[in-house]
Amino acid sequence: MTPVDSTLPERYDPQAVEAKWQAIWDAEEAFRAEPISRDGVPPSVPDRPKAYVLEMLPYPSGEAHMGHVKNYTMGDVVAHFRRRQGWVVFHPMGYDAFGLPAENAAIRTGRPPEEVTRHNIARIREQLRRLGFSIDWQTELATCDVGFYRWTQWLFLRMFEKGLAERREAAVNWCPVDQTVLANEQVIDGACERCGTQVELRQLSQWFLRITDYAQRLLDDMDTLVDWPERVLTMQRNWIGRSEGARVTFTTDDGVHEIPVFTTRPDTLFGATFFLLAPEHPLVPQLVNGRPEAAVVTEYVRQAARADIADRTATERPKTGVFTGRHVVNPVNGEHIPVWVADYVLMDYGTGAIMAVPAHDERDFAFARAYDLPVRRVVSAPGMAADAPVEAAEPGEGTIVNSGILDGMDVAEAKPAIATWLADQGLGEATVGFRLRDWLISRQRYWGAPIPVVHCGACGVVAVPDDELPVLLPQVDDYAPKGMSPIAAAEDFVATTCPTCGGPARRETDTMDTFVDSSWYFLRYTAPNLSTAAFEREIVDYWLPVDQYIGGVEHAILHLLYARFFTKVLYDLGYVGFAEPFARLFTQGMIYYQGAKMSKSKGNVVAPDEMVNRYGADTLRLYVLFMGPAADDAEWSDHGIEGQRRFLDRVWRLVAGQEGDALIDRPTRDALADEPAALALVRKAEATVAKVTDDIGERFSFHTAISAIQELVNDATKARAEGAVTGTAGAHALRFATQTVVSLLFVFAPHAASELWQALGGERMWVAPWPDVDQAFLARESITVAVQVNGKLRDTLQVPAGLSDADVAARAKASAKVQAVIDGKDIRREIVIADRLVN
RNA sequence: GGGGGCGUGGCGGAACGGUAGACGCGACGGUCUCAAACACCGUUGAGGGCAACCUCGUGUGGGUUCGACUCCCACCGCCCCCACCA
Repeated sequence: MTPVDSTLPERYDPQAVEAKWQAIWDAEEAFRAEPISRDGVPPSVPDRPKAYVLEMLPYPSGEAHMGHVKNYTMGDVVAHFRRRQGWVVFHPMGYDAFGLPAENAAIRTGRPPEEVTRHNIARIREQLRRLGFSIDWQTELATCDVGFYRWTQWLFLRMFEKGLAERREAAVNWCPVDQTVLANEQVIDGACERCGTQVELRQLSQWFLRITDYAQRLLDDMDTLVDWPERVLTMQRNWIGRSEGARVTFTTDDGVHEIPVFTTRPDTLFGATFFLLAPEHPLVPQLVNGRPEAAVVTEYVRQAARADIADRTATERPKTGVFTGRHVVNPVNGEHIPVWVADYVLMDYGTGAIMAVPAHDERDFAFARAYDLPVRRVVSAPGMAADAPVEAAEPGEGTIVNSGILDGMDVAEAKPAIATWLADQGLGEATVGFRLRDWLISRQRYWGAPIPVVHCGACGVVAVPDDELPVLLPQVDDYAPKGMSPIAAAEDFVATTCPTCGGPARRETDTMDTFVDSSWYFLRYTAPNLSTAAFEREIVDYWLPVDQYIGGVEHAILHLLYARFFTKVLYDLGYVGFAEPFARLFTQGMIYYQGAKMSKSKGNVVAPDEMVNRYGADTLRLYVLFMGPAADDAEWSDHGIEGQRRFLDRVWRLVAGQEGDALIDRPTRDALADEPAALALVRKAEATVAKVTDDIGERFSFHTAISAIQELVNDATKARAEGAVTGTAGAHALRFATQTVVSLLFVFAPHAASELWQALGGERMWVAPWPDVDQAFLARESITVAVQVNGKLRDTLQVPAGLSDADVAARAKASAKVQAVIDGKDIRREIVIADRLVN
């Protein structure tokens, strides 16, 4: 520790102060967390509460932006706060380092992606350090580290063993210019995010993780996530999209093919007047083979395949389809209904085939109108005749009609009744459909973790044995995608031998989606350098689940759902003892500037570095949290940040003149008995501690916490300027209030507060206990009571604390202002809220 | 089409059924300065009054309550997520 020098420079110079304290924190490893398995050494588990405080790791695309600053500042406030409350805090940092942007930069500049990425990481790390975050830098990792992706591959193999990772053919997004598949999130309005080309659907063999196997549990376990924003839970529920219905099997009229459909309206089965297949449905070619309709149907299927995705899925698009010439038999009534192919039927939801009930489904109704197909009412709204014509689809409630055994039931009764009947006849069953799709993790890209399998002519797809991991990403010269991953061109890499039979084999050349990396990185932080396992059960079980996770709401679905899925798989495999990774989640709002999201292309970026240079890191940290509620979007204000710098200057001036060699204790109430101004100031300090503690710990309301500290500074400054706090007792109260300001301010502005704390005679601010509240000071002997008449404020009274309700009411009635209003009128009712008001 | 959220001064926002507008920005006035900028001090919801004070005010209209920015219903206006999901 540097020797105590309690003279404070006259002017606050953030650059000097920040450099000084950052160096001290580094030298002392101030924010190193135990227990971490750094070298496989067993940890000692402290007998204190723990807090794993985690912010979503940055994607190192270049520079840290204001969103990062806000995100990491929030996490840092929580980390400091819990640390000073005596909790064991773990606050790590890493980089989501694989992925497209680095690869694109490589293609553009000719520099290898690894080099680009390492350069960007160094840059972001420097920025994070300049902002003074209390990160345990010993656990820093990048997902592109061999020591990390080796274990990503290991996790993939565990899923492969369990059948949760599988290779199968599917329709995927394909960019014809970039010659690669794209993730859904890389398709913007049907176009490739890189080149703007309209994306096509292609049938390709791809690797999927069977997240759909976990759909129900992902839904059920949400009930335990009580500390997640309702909005995020709702989004996940909608994304998983559970719907109850029935699977019903239709049969072609020649009896050859059985075609199951999924429907949420089995009660309308008798209203099915035609049958639809998705263009990609595998039976389509067989059904039309050799028929006169074959040419037309084949052409329609080809057009559908070529149509870009945005177009094909546009709701307002007119319904189109072609008749196959074939019929299927409706199992409930034996009717033969025509089979059409229509592109509004999606292959990857349900079974890719539907029964069409035009009377009670808007889309089917539109299709029936377009092609002049029959419409039959099977649900009748109250008061409506069973044969009333259907003018528009009626998807609502009503009584079942024209439906044999179901007639007379209402919709809710008919659903289970028909399901039971179908099950008895062996024609179907009640079932549940999910909107959630399996997770396509294949990427025909270079910069990702290679999928650790080989393809053997004799043995098929074979896992790379654990002891041969990692499958290292090979060096290549050309990163441009050519329809296959660039690593396919590395013959040394591709040519290998089969681990099972020893014969010649070829390596898989797809790499993994980067969301795989971010689905488990929070586990690896607990053992960042461990070379014998991905992590150690004892350690992850100590730290996890994450106590506070913070990040952007844009990850509400994908990342958060994938990470939950991974955790459940690991739980089932016995590698971890918890089924949910993030106990408490906070999603922050975005920062806008000049009315738009900050972006380089719009040229409306406010660079964090520039703000640190101009105002200091502490000012920037204060401002990003002061802008408004942390969960809300906020507009950056060039003037607003100046206000926070003025605030720190004001705190600096408040401390100046009060330097000393030692901190002081809270004054006693007796000592302040005859000093009302001093007493009021100490009271304010206590109230501020109470509010700031609640705002940070319970409410995640940082802007009001900062406001509260500002109020205390204003009160203290004013009391001193007015000479209200003179003499021993007054000076004592002022210094106590000042000390409290610095102590609370620390979590937001750690550098300045550390410096000021030292000037006041304190030592390591970051381990100083969080101030407690002396309730005795919050209790008051005199209280301001509001007096209302008919709900309107008429007067305020000073009354002694603990005065009986009747006495308070009597005093209220005696008030001249109240008399003026109630004069001559009867008082019907008196309401007295203790210590609050009289009505 | 389905789901979720939000409407408070000139602006960001505070008030978790009990004195609406804390805190900050901006604006205005003052001090400092030859001057300006900075900084500091003060005023700042609207209308009225010389005043102390009074009246009106939380998108609109109803309701519950002694009392509603807050709870309930309807409407208007914005924002976000999902979307031919059968």
